Amino acid sequence: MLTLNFIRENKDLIIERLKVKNFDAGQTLDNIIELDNKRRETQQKADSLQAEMNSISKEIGHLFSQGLRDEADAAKKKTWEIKEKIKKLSISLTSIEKKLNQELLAVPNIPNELVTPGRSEEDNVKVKEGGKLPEMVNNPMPHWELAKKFDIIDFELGTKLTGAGFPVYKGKGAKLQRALINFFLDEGEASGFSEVLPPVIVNEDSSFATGQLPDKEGMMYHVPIDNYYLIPTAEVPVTNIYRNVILDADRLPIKNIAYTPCFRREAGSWGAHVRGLNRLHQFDKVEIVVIAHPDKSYEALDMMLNHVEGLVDKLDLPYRIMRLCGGELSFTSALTYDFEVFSAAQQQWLEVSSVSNFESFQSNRLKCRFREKGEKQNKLVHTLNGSALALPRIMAAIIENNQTPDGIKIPEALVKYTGFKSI
RNA sequence: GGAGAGAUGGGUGAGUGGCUGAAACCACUGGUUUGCUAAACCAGCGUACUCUAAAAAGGGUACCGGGGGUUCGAAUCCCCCUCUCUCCGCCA
Repeated sequence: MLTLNFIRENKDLIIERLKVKNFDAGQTLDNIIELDNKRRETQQKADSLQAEMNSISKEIGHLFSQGLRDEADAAKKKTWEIKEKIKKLSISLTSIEKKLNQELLAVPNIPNELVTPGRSEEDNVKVKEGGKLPEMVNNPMPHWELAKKFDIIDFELGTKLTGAGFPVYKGKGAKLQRALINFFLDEGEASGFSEVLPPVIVNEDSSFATGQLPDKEGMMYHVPIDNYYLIPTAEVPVTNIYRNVILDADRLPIKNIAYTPCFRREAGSWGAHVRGLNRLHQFDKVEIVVIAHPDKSYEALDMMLNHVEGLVDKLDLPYRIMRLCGGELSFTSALTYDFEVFSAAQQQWLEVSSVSNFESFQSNRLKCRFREKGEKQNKLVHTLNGSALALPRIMAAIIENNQTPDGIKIPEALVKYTGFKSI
């Protein structure tokens, strides 16, 4: 969420910038400022009464120690009324703060200047295209047919074990999956990311801090008996490492990489266009997370884009990089680039990575700050994250684009990980 | 799962109702001393909200795992929860 100070000082700017996200913030910001004024007023009153209470209490202590019981009892009587007032004020303060917080949570992050207005996918801006479209065999098969033909992914078996969207990878398919994970992690390490292997189930606090709760509750699997949530992305546990933490400035940027399975309920988003690996309830992903100095976060974003581009490049996949328009940009993001690879048999672009700078929007909620040498005030860090990469669609593209009359050719860069050159 | 012990500032750790936002030590930062290093000595050293000033400085309030309660007053007493440690049970 945006900070109160920023909202107080930049109301008009925020309203203007949020138009790009098709969000009308006027009313909400007015409410926020009004509630904040009330909050300050109420708190001031309560604080000064409390100060009075504290000094009377001290006095009573002294009176008692001098054995002046009657005077002490008289002083006690004085406190009753003040106490009552404080109680009332603190009740209303709590309710003001609750409302204020709700309003604050309703304001999206303001988009970076590069973000253009727009409503849908068509309005995204292509900033780069790379790789070569593959030469296809006649009548290319989509990956779900190839998966069946070579018995490397079994969707029906997954349905038996769990349900739709939980495929079973078999034989060389399983090995290819494992190869991709290791490839992505090794490449990340080479780019200076340090690996973490976090839990894939998190508590409520973590889900709130990265913003999955309360608004996106339906997207996560919930374990009611312990009130835990299955992570929809490694962003949740990895970013939460830095919840409530004050970092020394010289530790920045922090670059983490993590492989985890991801779990998404995807309620209501099923349809004919999501066959095969295109959308799953459980999938593997390697995620990169960067905690950056505010002045350097766009540098970090570029670094992440370069890293992801290197991955699709090495896998010989045709790709394009899209800058999301205002309407497509997520609630928390200031700037997002999507990587899409072309899936030759399906004749469509598949999103395989989304790299975003959240600036201080996420860190404010997360309370992740840093201390600059010589400065007193702690400041919020900038957080960024991106997939590097999400496995299923990469797998789909590799399988489809590299199909030959005899089988499926494994990209050169992966061979040392798979141990075989074709399926 | 059962029984017991515990949770205090960056760390160790004192503190069982007012003189404690919190001793002491260590770490850290600045200074003095010094040819350099080390040592010694002095000083500083939490977070959030808020007020005055709006740079610097100062004041108020809250925070001793989390939440609630008793009291004029709670780190300290009571209740609930969470976590850690030890023992027992179970187990990959």
